[in-house]
Amino acid sequence: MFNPPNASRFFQLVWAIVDEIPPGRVSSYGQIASMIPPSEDWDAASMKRLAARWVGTALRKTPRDLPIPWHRVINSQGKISFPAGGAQAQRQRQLLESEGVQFDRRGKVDFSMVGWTGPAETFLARNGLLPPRLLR
DNA sequence: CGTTTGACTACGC
DNA sequence: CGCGTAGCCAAAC
Repeated sequence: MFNPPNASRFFQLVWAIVDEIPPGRVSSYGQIASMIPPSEDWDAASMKRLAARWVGTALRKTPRDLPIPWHRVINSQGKISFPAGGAQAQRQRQLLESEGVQFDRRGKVDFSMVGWTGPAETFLARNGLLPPRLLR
């Protein structure tokens, strides 16, 4: 279950994780959700397919003054979750493209190319041990 | 206080 | 590959 009183804590974890995604990389709502350990407030089982939705809710409620790379989170299909063609979708796509992320004809990103592989990758990239865009 | 609405996903056609 | 739907919940109306 998802305990409302502690929603803010869940949200903060989401924001903290998203903040770790390096430029030119993307992750999905579901992936972010799976990185948050279960607790008495939310268990992986009952949130199975709903967890991702909560990650989306958390991002939607991101404070204006919290500079996290929200645009690096897309859906499991590799596509931007805002209505295609909308202002928000365009902005997100532009932000990603400015980091070198490429979209195919159908507006899809290739996770095998730019999918964030986790904290380890972030660590290596930060310490100059890994060329940001040459992994894989 | 009842309804509508999501920055989702897996699955079946 | 695209489209519809169940899942089943807190928030915003």
